[in-house]
Amino acid sequence: MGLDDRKLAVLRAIVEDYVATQEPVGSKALVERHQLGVSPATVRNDMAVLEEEGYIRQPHTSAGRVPTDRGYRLFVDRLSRVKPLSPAERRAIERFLVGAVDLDDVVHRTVRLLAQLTRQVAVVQYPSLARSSVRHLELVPISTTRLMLVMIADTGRVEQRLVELPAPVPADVVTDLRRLVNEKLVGSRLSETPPLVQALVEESAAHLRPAMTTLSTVLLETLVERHEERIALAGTANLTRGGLLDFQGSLRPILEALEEEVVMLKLIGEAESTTTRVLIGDENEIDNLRAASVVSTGYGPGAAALGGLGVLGPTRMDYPGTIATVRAVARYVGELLAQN
Amino acid sequence: MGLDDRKLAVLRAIVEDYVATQEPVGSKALVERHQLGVSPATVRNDMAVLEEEGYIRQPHTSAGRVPTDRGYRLFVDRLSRVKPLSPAERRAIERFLVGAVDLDDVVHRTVRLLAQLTRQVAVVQYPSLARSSVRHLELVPISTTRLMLVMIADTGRVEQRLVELPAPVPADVVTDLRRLVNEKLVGSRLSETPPLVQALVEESAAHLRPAMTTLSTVLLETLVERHEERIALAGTANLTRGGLLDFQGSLRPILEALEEEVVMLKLIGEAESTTTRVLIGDENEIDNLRAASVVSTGYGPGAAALGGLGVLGPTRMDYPGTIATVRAVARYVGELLAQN
DNA sequence: GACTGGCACTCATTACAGTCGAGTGCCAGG
DNA sequence: CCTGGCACTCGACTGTAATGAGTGCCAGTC
Repeated sequence: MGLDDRKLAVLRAIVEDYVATQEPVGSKALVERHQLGVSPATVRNDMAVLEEEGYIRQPHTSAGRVPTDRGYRLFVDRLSRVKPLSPAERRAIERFLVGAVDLDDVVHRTVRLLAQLTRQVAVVQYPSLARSSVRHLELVPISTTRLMLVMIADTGRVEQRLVELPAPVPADVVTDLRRLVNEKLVGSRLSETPPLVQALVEESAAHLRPAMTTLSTVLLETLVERHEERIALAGTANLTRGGLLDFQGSLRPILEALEEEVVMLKLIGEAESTTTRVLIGDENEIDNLRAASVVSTGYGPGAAALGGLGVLGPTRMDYPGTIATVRAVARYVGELLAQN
Repeated sequence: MGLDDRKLAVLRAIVEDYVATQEPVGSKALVERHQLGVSPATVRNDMAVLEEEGYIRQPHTSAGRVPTDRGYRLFVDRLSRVKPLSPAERRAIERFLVGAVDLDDVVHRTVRLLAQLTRQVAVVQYPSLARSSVRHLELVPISTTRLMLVMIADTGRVEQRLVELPAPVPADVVTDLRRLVNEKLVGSRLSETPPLVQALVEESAAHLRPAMTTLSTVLLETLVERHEERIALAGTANLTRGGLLDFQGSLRPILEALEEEVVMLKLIGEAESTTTRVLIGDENEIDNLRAASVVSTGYGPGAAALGGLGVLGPTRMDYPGTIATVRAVARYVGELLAQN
């Protein structure tokens, strides 16, 4: 049960070496590359214990040891210090993100930056609509029975949606509708709008009623239901690094999962605060991702998260480095968004 | 030189069998599976000629033959009839596309549909801005020195961009700006706007001048420069079908190319009309895609293309089927957009 | 009691030889 | 011009042996 300090040191060394070389690590190589101060034989005994406890395993007899998911877990929880970023990395982050002109721009730059720095697949969620407030609503007539509804959120997100009206509507009615929805909704959090929208319909004058009813449906559908959460993706090519060893030979399940926005949102979008989460292999609830690890965090101005971001890679990843990078990027993005 | 009819039939049979089985096809198997009416020996002679002419090759002595890129080219140009879609496929297309509520929605549904039907990677370009006209421009004040510029095109595309003004601007100036840009620009094709924007600056009253200058810069940047072309992608997981045989073992270059919007636009976005283009392996100008084939076409109401769409897969693909599907989907999308 | 050196053992990997068979090229004959 | 026949090629597969990295265990040492 109790693992003494040396056994933990051995585990740490195994993880580090395996991550670096991608090859099972043996007792001899271990004592050579790390200053453990004991002989290979002793290390072997420690390894036997670690294996019994389920932290490492042998791919086959007469091969070195490889960390298990459980071993990685212990490693991240107790054995690794977060690596400070190199000045070069800091500079890269700043250089990459200044000059972003737009929320879209920020998100795209961020996701590419993250993929590049971690050399893994990066995922960035747009600031969640549910946690944004309405800054402005615009109604643009497309034809007499069609409006384009454009919502601008305080986070810079802009969502649009076509509204098919039940009957033709003259221009001055559109003006009235526009004024009304803005009066009632601007400034409120999107998660709190449903009752307001309801009230809007009930209080509106008779001649506005039908149009307002349709409009309210679209409003609720588009803005409140989680449906319109968005994500950006980059770095899928990084999945092919490390030959076909990672992901047990097939990228298929990973690629499938990455394409499902819903899945990805569940994975990185549930962060309520800016704490970092690490999911290792098996711990992942999504079957397709059982061979992968995910490092994610929330980002936002202050401690409350506007959205999530993270990276996905093989369980054999540089956790300290990745965690540090993900955190740093999230912090920068948070600051950037706070300026708006 | 001259390939007689039977030699062409042999080539066709080789392509069909190889596409179906993914294995080099020999003379004996060929005569068994196709009614060629001659003996294997004769087929072998024909094969020798076809090989000499560069249409097929042997992976190694004592293996069957495999089509070359040149062989596929001949096949698509002269040997294949476009397969009519099955009723099931037609139904799938309709079912998939009705109920689309929005341009975004149409594009996303289309790209997924295309990936699913062809079982390959699908790419859909949003209707090109350059070929759209301005339907409406909206200016929303974010702060005294910041405006959100929202442009709605007649194709349903909505683009937004933040404008940082050089100095604070009162609300009535914003109203004036809004009226002016709409008066001058609504209805004109985006590719023709540059001189109009220029005129806008020159003709505007002194108190509007500085704001209008900045605004015009953003307008030109966002709307006219090709930069804001967009694409949607789906079906990357299909790249992993056919083991690692296709794409000579590494998906990396393909995935890299797929992530570069610029590259993809060049590939499928150059269609000026709704004719179908087929690029086979080598013919591709993008080095990363030398191992892949691309079937693309323009879509739009009528013969002029609003944008391009297509699929990417291994050179060993079912060309007749893929071509038919791509065309059919493009036609449906064109009709759908014409309704708006 | 903890560590170490030594040793026998396991087993993936590599190399090599041999067999098998699909598929070819060529040729003589119809 | 087509066909059947035949020798040939060469990859795929099988079996055997040698190699060596790495282990587990044990007896001895501090």
